[in-house]
Amino acid sequence: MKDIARDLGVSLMTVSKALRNHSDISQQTRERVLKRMRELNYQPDWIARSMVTRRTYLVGLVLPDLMHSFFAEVAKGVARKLGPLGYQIVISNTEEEGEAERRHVEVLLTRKVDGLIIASAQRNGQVELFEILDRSKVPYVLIDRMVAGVEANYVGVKDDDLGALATEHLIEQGCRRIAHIRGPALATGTGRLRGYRRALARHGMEVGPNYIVSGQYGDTTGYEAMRELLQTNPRPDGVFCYNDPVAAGAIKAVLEAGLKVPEDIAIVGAGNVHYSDLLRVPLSTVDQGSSVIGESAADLLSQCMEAKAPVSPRRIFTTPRLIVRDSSRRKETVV
Amino acid sequence: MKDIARDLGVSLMTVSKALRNHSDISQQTRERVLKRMRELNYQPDWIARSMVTRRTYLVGLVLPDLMHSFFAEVAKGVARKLGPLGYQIVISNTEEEGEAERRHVEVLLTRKVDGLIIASAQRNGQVELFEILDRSKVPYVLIDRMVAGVEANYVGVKDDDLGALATEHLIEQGCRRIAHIRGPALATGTGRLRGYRRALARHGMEVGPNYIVSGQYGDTTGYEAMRELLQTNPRPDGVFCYNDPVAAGAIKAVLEAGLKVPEDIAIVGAGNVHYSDLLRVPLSTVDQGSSVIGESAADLLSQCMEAKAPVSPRRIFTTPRLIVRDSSRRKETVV
DNA sequence: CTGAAAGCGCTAACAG
DNA sequence: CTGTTAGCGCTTTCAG
Repeated sequence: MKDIARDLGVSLMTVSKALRNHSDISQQTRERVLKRMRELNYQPDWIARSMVTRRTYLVGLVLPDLMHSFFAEVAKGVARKLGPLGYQIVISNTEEEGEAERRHVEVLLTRKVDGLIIASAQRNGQVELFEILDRSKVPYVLIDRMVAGVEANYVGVKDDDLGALATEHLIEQGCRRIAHIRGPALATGTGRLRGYRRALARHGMEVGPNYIVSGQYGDTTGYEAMRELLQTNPRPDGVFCYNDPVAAGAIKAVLEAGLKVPEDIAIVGAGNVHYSDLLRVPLSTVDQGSSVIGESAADLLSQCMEAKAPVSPRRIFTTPRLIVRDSSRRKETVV
Repeated sequence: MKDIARDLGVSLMTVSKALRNHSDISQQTRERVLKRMRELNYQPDWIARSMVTRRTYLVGLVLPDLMHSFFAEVAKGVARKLGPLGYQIVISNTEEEGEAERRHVEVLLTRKVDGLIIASAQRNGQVELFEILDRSKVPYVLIDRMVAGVEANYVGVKDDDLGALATEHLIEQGCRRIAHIRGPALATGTGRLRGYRRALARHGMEVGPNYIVSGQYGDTTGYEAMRELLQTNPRPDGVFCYNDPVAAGAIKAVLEAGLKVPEDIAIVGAGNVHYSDLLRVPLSTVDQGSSVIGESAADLLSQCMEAKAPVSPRRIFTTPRLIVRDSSRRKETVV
């Protein structure tokens, strides 16, 4: 930059302004500066700039599990929106551990990210992290998982509705003994469970004994949980699973037991991960609009980051959409 | 920092040194500084520090596709190693486009990352990007995909061996007409193809007419490619697929055609993505050690970044490991 | 429209 | 062991 100024016989300031096409600079000078800058292949030093502007154009994306393609898709959505605006995305993988999540967020704050998008693994009521966040004044958006007791921007599905939708579908397919492999004690897990209960109640159906078992996030836990369910008597004829990986594990267990999906047991997952279609039995699922979630979260966040005054939190809900594949299709559905 | 110094009646420098536990500072002073720093909840300003040290502790990870769980796993491996060393990881998703990759890398260079790990989508012989990289003096490690004509650090499998291993296995299982759904014109694609040819040659077998069809990266292309293969006459009885997603798509096509896997057509993929086990037919595959690749790359890179003088490029090869599941098991294998 | 002065928060180099 | 001086590359403020 100094070089450009010297070469052109103008001051540093002129160059600085020209580069950021600041208003008060003559068209002609600007051109000359830009030309010389290209010749020298000059790149503004982003760090020096940050130092004085207090903006890093870094955004933290905190996810519990990159391997779960739902989150990978969210990440893509976020990048698609934020990239063009000049932001870089720093991804942190918390492995579903609230403690690790806190550390990661703190590091990102030290790094002075301009904003954060978080799919939190904090248990309901664990609000400490968010107090830190609020104090820091760095804008953030929660995705996929609301956290009870936290007033914050949120983008995601209404989990109750998702659970109800999946369960209603099983009822419609003629299932009479519907079980649920529930997720962790987060908003997603409890919400989906609530939806499951709501749907059954509405149809005057009861939750069978031991019909709610606890899976966690992955296929192995789904497998284990299903094996438990297979022990119950009477055996369920339909299972709504917390998410697709869990459902995939569950299918494996059912088939191994020599039973058929969906004839003996119909199964529905959630998340519509991109390989749902390729599983042993193509998996019925509820789509949450993963990339839309990423994009909306990015939009919302960029508004907050751009705003000079803090904006009051908003909540954006995506609509869960049922996708019926073989794992739950027991009746010829008329389209 | 100024505050700490003032409160303690020492100079800025003393504080600065104490915080970085620089050698020449008295134990006592250091304690006092650290104590006060905790009281004030002081966080060193990382940007200001970068400005003078010329180190950002940022590492760019450039991947062609986050949705492919192979890369997600690599990312996790990288994070596991680099996180504890104080590096943050900036992930870029290039969508398999060389052009986008170049732009992303350039942005990362402007951002002054300390190093890069790249699974490149540059075609063989497309070396421009790497010339830029070399000129920038920023150390980088190529993973998974070597690029012909580029002397650089590399961590990954020998693709020839991988291809040969998979093909030999099909031969061993009694397949006599083995086809290949090949990948893109990158080192991985051409290497695996070469291995496939080598294995056939070694057994005096010929490549059937139109037995090499071009898939790309994903399941849809695998599906299409397989449908093409099904038209050939005689039909192949074994197919080695570029990677697991392609193989998953291929299986779908075979089953849809009313044929059986592996009885009619045996299938082997590559990559051992974590859901390989849950597919319509559990998929035989070749494991490349995804997380080991990530970890080794991280180790190698951190050595380069730590080193004061540029280190000469090294290549680290992981051993491909065959994993036999149902999609290719035609004989009772004696273990 | 252009420029001079001041400083962002920190550290390297050297002197005491 | 501690402190002084200088400066990283840029922008903000305000005066020409």
